[in-house]
Amino acid sequence: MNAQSVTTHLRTLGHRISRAREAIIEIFSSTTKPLTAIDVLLTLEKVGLPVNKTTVYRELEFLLAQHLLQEVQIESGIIHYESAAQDHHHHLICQTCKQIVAVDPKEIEQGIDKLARRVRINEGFTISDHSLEFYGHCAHCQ
Amino acid sequence: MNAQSVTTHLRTLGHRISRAREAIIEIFSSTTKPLTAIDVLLTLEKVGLPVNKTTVYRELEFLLAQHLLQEVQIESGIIHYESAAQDHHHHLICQTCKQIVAVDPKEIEQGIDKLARRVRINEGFTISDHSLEFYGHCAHCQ
DNA sequence: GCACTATATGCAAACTAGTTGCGTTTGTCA
DNA sequence: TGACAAACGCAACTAGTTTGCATATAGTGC
Repeated sequence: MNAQSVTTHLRTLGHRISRAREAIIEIFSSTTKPLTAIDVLLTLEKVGLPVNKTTVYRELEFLLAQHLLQEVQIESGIIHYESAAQDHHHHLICQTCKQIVAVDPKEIEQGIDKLARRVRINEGFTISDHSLEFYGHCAHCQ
Repeated sequence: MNAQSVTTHLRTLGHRISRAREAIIEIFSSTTKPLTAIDVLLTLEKVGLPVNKTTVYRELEFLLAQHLLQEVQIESGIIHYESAAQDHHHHLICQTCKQIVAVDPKEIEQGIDKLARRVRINEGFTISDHSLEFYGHCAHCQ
């Protein structure tokens, strides 16, 4: 997710590029970590661009609708977002410091797809997506 | 999770078996579906044993601490609980009607363990658990 | 069966994440 | 530079969950 190309893309679709929107796009293009609305709010404050929480929630919803962000199902109770431009991947979540790291799942993906096919047959489900998270402790917190 | 043996176990640990506690244990031992606090509250009402929501939340916390229930990471925003006595498994979530079905993952588990080992080496993470959910549409909602 | 006491419960209020309505500001284009 | 719709801020609201405190009750000993 390149901030420059994203803003150009949005502009061609007729959307405005406000300072808040630009900053939020910049935040997500400079990290692969899943962020919450609160994370974004605090980051904007730190950067000297304080914004109302309503604006943050609406902007995340907007970027989601534009398929520039995607929701991540992680820790219960709080919605996390990450750039949608990343390759499909999974997460590694430290149960102590709560840091989240992306994992490239190439080798396992095939196995998941195989299971998904079998499940579809057995249960009558059509599977369109999946999420896989690993919980444990990072090098620091062991 | 056998309701009878659970209550006996709790009694030997010095915990009381109130009617609410007994009913909640009974609910979880008679289903494999992950339930929310609200689900439990409504079920208790239906059964003719209305209980305050605070009690439900405290009871779920208690059973979690006793390792008789476990949290399930599913749809964002609401905590789901299920019996901890079930074999390790994953979930199938219908994006339309929100119903949740358990999936026995035998064949895929090996692949996940393999990935987990590699990840541990690469990132310095120690992995103690994982969650895998499939999203799609059930036979009814297709 | 009765009294005692700590555990479990109910109620009300608070808290957190997220949402909505509405009036105001501002980015973009002519 | 002015017009106007998109984006914004504010305040109030909702849902899920938590907390403090006073009350009820399960389990123990008499």
